[in-house]
Amino acid sequence: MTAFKSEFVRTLVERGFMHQCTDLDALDELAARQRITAYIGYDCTAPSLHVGSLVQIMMQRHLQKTGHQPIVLMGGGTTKVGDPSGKDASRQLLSDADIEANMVGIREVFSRFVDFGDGPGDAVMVNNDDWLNELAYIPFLRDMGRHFSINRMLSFDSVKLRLEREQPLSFLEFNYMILQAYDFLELNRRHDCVLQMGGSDQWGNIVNGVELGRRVDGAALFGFTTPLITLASGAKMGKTAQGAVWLNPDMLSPYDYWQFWRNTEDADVGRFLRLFTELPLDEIAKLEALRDAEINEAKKTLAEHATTLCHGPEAARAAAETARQTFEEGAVATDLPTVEVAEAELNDGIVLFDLLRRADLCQSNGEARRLIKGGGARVNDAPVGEEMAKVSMADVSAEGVVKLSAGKKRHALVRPV
RNA sequence: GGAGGGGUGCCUGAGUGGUUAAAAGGGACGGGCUGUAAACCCGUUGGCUAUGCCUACGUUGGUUCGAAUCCAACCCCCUCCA
Repeated sequence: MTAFKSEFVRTLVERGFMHQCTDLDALDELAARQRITAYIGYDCTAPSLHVGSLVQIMMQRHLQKTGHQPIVLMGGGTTKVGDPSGKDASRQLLSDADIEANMVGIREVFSRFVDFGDGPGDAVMVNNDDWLNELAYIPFLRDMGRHFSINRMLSFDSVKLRLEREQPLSFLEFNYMILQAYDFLELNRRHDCVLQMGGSDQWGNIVNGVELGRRVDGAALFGFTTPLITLASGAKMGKTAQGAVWLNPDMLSPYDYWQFWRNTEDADVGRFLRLFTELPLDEIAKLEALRDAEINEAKKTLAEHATTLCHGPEAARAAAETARQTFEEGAVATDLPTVEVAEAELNDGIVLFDLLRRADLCQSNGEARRLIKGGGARVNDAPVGEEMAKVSMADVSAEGVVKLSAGKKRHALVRPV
């Protein structure tokens, strides 16, 4: 491996963030010499980001920690139009207020990973709506459009694959790469930004931006992409039973976030430790070398560090403790998600499937009944196979709760009030 | 504007008058084996306090004892032509 001059590039390469780079040596050279500003664009269609963006977020964290300045670009302008690449054409357009609210949520997530501020090296968040919304079509075509050759645009994967599969590609969508390229130019002019990073699927867009900057302003810009993070089993990362793994505690509890990392596949542990924690590499190498049951220790470490980064050390410790009590002692951890139920109701007895639904372990009574029939429902860790079984005050433990389980991993408590 | 094709459950996708809550696969969930892993095997997968009832095959009407299936209008998507 080449000896890198800049801490920034070395960190990214060593930790597995690098997939492609337009000119790695020159970027390394530049980053070693001066503070650089780099941006990554994010969607703001949801009020939070999920683990799918975490690689990107970690990269910006490393950027800042190694002395450079991150720009978080929100795709407010593009979101407004509605990204046509999603298959459901009926996707509703977001209002300015929605977008604004989403940006607030995302900024909150981000502020755990990078420091925002006004000083040099402080992260800034910008919205491409600021410049895209005001574009005048004719001048834009004349100044920017001339630099894009259709022949070349057609050769980009994002376009080529669509055409080959005879799937529709709207003109709007075709223009996305131009708008994204323009973002880079604009950020270079406004913030002296010289590097755009992103997922490997963004390579085409990024390269376009780099070229546009060179052609229009003669700017030396760089592009850098991360590999697509999939699980060793080939599945896409970041989906669980409940849906996306959100980074915002309102949308996914720190306990569930911890559990997500705890359940990492063996084959992914080392890679994830490098990407999603800041443990020293030699320590990771040791953890990664663990085999069989021992690798569970590495998973706990991964969960602890990943959760600490996102939710803070307190929440990480609490999640670890809850998990330890629940899984290792089989005890009732009082920190599990809890539903309150009127004591009078419990006196009469509540049918189990109803309670499972109320505790959010199942989405409908039918699903709960199936769970019971299938043998996956437990009350205080005792399997219940009787579909019409009831839960009453007699089931309340010494701690004053009833523990419900759906399968081995999902638990909730019922507390009479 | 013209011609043709199509809209089915979480997704892909079969189904062209009745036993179709809708094949098959994927995903997801549960069980088994394990280590809260992977792989593998088995089961479940519209709702409802449920031998029944309700809702569902783009929308609204119609034909029929009976419609995802036939007819009409409308909406949307795709392909080719202009």
